Amino acid sequence: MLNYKGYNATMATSNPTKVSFKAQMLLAREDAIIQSVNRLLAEKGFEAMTVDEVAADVGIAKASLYKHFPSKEDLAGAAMVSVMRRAQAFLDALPAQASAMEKLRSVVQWTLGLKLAGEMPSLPSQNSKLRTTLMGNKDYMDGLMDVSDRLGAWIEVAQAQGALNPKFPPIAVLYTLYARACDPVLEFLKMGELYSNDEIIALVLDTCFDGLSARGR
Amino acid sequence: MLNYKGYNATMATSNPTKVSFKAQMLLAREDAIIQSVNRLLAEKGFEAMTVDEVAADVGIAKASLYKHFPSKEDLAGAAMVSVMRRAQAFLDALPAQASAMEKLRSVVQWTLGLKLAGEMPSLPSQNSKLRTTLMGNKDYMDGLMDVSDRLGAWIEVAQAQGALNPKFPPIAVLYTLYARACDPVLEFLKMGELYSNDEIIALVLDTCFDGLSARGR
DNA sequence: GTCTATAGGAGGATAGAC
DNA sequence: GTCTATCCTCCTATAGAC
Repeated sequence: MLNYKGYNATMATSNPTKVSFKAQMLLAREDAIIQSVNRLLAEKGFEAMTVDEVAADVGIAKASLYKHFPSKEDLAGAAMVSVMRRAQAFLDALPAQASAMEKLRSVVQWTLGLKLAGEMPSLPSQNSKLRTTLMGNKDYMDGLMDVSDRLGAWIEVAQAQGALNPKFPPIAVLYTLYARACDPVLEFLKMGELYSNDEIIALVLDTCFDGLSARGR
Repeated sequence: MLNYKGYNATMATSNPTKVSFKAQMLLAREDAIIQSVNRLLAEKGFEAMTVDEVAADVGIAKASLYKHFPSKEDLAGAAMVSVMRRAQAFLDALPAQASAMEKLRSVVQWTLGLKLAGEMPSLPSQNSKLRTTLMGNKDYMDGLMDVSDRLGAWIEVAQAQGALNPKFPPIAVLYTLYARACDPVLEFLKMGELYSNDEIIALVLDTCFDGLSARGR
């Protein structure tokens, strides 16, 4: 099904093949833009990324970018919607027979992998203009709510099953999981070049769920 | 003992009282600058903080700022040196009879408190110009090395004593502790207004050392 | 919708008088 | 060393031709 954005009167009066082709070209280009933005956001962060860079990376003029997205903030928003969709797809694909705790671990592992692969956009939490744009982005907010609801449900189940420590409020657990997406420990360890990506993920995953203290005893 | 920066030929030929007074005024002003920078860095981060803001906050002209510090990066560097000194003072003041593990917990607790009080400057890890300036700042690097060495020693002792999980490489533990200084979980929980500062600190401290998983069994 | 060219403005840094 | 007044670069966003 076409989304509303790509459907208009002009296209409705053209022949179906041409319409589809045009629409596909449009979406393909926007996908290319989002991919570039995503990578640049992961590499340098929102402030350091310039719109000129994005245009150059995509291979189009800056003015053309602004025909697709009205502002730099909207570019970042589109990238966030993109990762949110990927997250939703990942949640959908989790094996049904897995326990709630296993699912939570898998999600964090996926997040860390995305970050190490340089595909996790990093946004400043302070920029208010960006925050406003993001809060007004329905696609993003809907995705965020959906993901939060699903993770929240698993957190409560895992606590009821005694896998997750019940002394932590579920919201604190949720935030702690989200925070792994901006954990600088990954970069620190990567810079040291002492450990492979998989080892780094295992380390961070274990410190997150098991804690630093020795267990048992 | 006067540091080199404040000692010059003009002052050597003046009378001692006047010299001391002048020098104290100078240092007092630089302290005021650093305090402002520290607060603004904690509030908005390095990129969002403008030099105009700093000047306005201190109550002096922007050009005067640049007589004290040659660049915005050096301003941030001075703020980092300041917190590093505070950290060193905190380490010095820790009770000698405390165990290595207790000391590590105390340090993280102190860090979290500083962050919640809005006194922990937050710098981007990507800005290369800032990184270069910081790496070239001897005072900062010396302080960082000293703190890292002391924490590293405690980490090894705590592992030998079975308090800290020995499966984690000490360097990974060190980074994990440092990372608490930029953990967004604190802001998330503070924004929710459900928990007091002390409760937030306790939550983050426990997730850090005990992990999310249920213990024992 | 894509381009070239440019407006408009924020912000880091400096000149030069005192 | 402090000030006022600028300079100058960089970056977001837009105008206008095709």
